[in-house]
Amino acid sequence: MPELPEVETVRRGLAPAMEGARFDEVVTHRGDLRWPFPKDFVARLKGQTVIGLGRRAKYLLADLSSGEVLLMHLGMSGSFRVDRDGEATTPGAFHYRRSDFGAHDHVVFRMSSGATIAFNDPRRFGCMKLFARQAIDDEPLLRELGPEPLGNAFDAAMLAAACAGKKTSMKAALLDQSVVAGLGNIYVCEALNRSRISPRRKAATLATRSGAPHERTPPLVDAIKAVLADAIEAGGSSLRDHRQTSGELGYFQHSFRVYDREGERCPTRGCPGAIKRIVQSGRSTFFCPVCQK
DNA sequence: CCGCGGGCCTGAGAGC
DNA sequence: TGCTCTCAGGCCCGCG
Repeated sequence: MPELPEVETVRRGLAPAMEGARFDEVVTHRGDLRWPFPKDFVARLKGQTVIGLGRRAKYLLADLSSGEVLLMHLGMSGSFRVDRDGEATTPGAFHYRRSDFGAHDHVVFRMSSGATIAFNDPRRFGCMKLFARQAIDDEPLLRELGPEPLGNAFDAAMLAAACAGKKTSMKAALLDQSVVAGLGNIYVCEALNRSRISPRRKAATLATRSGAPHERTPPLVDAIKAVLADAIEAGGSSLRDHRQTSGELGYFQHSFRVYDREGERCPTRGCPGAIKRIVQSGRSTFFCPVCQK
């Protein structure tokens, strides 16, 4: 479900409730999300203080006072809800009752900040994992990730080098988290339309024969950075179920140029084309066949 | 090594 | 109303 802008929105919502706060209570409502929880998952969290809450690609990373990192991923359908009221406002009065929480509230944190945080994930493609901060460079889920698209390391030279020689399409290359980390189906479609590049174009064409960036590459990099920044500013995109942790909806979905807009006019200035939907590696791609070349 | 397709899950919505 | 079918913002794994 969530891509980088939605995860960043969630991070900003969780940070005030988690940073500097201790896990007073941790409840798992079933033994697994994507994978089984380790037996000592709850014990390793309880009593720990969150030093800081960061993000890498689509992963949330909470630094704990124990020296461990709590990694959290939302998968396709995950969301967090923060409740600052209710019985959590009475210190020591927290008693977990299953009826307090909805279906698919799989993990609940009661923080010393007074906030109750529930992780909800109907499809359970999300995950949580603990590992030692010192071993973060060896963490398999993070090790192969490409650069952050909003960071300085992501530029035309880097993207051209990563795509040089790739047999696959632009669409697939940009979805590949080892090329650039954090894009998903929506923002790849949006960035390609903004930069007028066809999703079917070969990724290798972003580099010239010498390996330098093709002239189309810098505008693509700019479009990726711009669409992500715009979406973060809008609080992410709310399709179906994504909400900010406060329950508010993000509103970037109103700014989609192509995603889920099959048949509508291409928004590119002066372009007479209509948005088309095709399937690439099993996923919907929305683009304008007229202006995206 | 690379690229693709299947699989993991549940729920919403369309069509009959 | 209710059934069946398709599709969904992600990512891992096995196959060729």
